[in-house]
Amino acid sequence: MKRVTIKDVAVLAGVSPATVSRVVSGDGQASPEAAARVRAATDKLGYRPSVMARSLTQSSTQLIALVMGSLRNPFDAALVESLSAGFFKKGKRLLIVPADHGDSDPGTMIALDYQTDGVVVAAGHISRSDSERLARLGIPVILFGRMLEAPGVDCIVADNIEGARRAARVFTRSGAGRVVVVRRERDTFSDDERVEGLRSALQGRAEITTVKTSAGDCFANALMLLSGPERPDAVFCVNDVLAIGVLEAAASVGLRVPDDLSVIGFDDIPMASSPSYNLTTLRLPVDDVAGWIVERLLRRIDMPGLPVEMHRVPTPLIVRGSTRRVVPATAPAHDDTTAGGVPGQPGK
Amino acid sequence: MKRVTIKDVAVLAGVSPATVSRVVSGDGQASPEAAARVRAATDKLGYRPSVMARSLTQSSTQLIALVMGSLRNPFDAALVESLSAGFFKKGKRLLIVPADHGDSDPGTMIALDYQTDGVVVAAGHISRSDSERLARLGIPVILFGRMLEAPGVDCIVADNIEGARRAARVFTRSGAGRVVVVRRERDTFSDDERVEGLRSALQGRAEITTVKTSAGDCFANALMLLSGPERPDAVFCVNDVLAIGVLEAAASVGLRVPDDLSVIGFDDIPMASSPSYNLTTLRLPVDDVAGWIVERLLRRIDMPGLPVEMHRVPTPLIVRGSTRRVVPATAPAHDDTTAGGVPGQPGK
DNA sequence: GCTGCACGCTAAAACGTTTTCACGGTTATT
DNA sequence: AATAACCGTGAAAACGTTTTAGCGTGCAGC
Repeated sequence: MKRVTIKDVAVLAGVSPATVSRVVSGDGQASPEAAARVRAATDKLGYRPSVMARSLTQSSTQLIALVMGSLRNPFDAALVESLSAGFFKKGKRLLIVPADHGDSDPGTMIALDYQTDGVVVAAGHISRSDSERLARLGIPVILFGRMLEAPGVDCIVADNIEGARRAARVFTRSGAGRVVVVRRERDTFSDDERVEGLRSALQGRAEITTVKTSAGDCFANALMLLSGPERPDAVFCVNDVLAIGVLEAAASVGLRVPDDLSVIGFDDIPMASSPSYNLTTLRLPVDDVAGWIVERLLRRIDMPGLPVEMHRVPTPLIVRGSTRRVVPATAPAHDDTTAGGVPGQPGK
Repeated sequence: MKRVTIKDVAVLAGVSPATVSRVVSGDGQASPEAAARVRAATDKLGYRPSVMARSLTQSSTQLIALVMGSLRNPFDAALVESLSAGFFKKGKRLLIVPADHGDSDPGTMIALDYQTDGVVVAAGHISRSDSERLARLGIPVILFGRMLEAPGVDCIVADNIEGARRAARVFTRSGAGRVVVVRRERDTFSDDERVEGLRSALQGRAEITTVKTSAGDCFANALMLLSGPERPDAVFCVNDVLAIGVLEAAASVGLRVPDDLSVIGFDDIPMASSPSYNLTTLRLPVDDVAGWIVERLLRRIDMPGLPVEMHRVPTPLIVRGSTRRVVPATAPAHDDTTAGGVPGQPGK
């Protein structure tokens, strides 16, 4: 199947390739009758301009590289879906680049190879040097989940500190004395903030220990922790997936939640609101995040000189059944908790 | 930031662009000393060939278009991750194309615009006409979840019929008389096969009714169903996400699973094996699927003339706690059930 | 009745590669 | 010793676009 080129269209329409180009791109001027002939020809031949060829003379490829880690966490999957839809609507296509792949700095490589219009890094654990190399490329970059001061690099990060503080407040109100923090094995900027936020807010009010675990081992580790001698009365997890592992373990050893144990997660994935988990959590609104990224990256592609922006997205507390409902002695003038949470179902 | 081109490398190395090209691509012959000078120059300048320019003269862009629907179902997310990793390892990059986007047939459009080396369609609900248009493009295509006879199009589909039969056997053994089939609102090839497979295997042995629901409404619909007068004693769901909604509803109305109600899902997503669901299901091994797709598409790209292949991937029954364990009267010589199932944890 | 100008269009250059062709210089074959 | 094969290299063409420069034509302004 031979590719139909602009020349084929030109001869069929009886004009020069230049005219076809102008009609197709819509920019230049062309006489109505010529335009009509060209349009008829393109339709008849099913002509579509080659982005590859176009990108030689123009700068833009309409391609955005998305550097991402695993999609096993539903939050990440939802983010990719939302980003893909958002960019597609704006005529940009997503080129996906697995972050962990032996190759050092695949993001920069792909961005160079394909002359991407921009790069979105959604892998929280990307190294500092890789981020900086990416920044030096002179291509617009958005970093999600990590702050980095570099020209041309905008950052968007959850308000981890404030979120963790809200969690801490729930714990202290319900009188938790022994708090365990569950975090992932790999340290990330966001996890560090969440843990540090909780620690500083709980300073002196509770005994805090930290556990690192993979999602797969979370259940087993929580089992040990909860059946051991120094059982915690509250657990803060850096994401909902880990929190669900803890809830499973609690149920498995017969602990009552929230009476014997309070659990708080992070992200508010759909599963968190399912009746069997009913997890209190800090919501990271995925569509807001994706929307900001799309909007911001497109703006920066348009105007590369824009001053960098560091965006913090609010993380409201969603109170559900995994924490004790505390009736305040006095009606609070300012309460940062959102009662209830959404009704909902996991998945699909 | 000016792009560093092959010419820059050429002048620095003191050779012609042609020689640089030959050295970089590794194919052509070049004297050791010239090669050394060129390599030094590329390293110094950080030269990377432009795929865009290269693809003008060569056919290959190293790009694969992946047409996909939503990622809210963990199975789909896992498939995308596995495909992305698999293709990346082979030097191919994934261009993701949202299937449902107003645009008619985005897959064909993108494949044309970017001269994709191939297309993978992982959206089960893609229309027949779109598939055929894609096939006529003369680009290698893999269809997942749908059979279609067309030159250059390989198909991979779960063994839905056999899987559904296995489910039916579990139901009849445990004496189910009233079976409900829960399927998605949108009909797909695979869902049709699953439902039809169950129906035919249950023919005359049980009363079957079908319910269509979105994942979001599954809980509510199941609630109605299970608290109504004609309560089923077995439910077959076309995927695990729906099955989990049913399990939630069952728990919510106080039904004991599997004593009062048997539930079987499809896919075996990680969540299915979590203690609180413990769902009996038919496993669709995602890495096998992704592996076959990658391997097959690459082969077809290499040799376009290959006869088409229709691959059925086996769907073993994973027996867990949502179905009654039936002790057979006589030791069965041939049992197609896999006892136990994997220990595991949901998510990440 | 010229000059100047806007318009519609074409020819040609440019983008960054790969590949074909041709050309000298070695080395192997008669 | 003459010829053939081969090797390394460079010039140039080719890929499919966009864009710049330029060329007629018709029209208004003087």
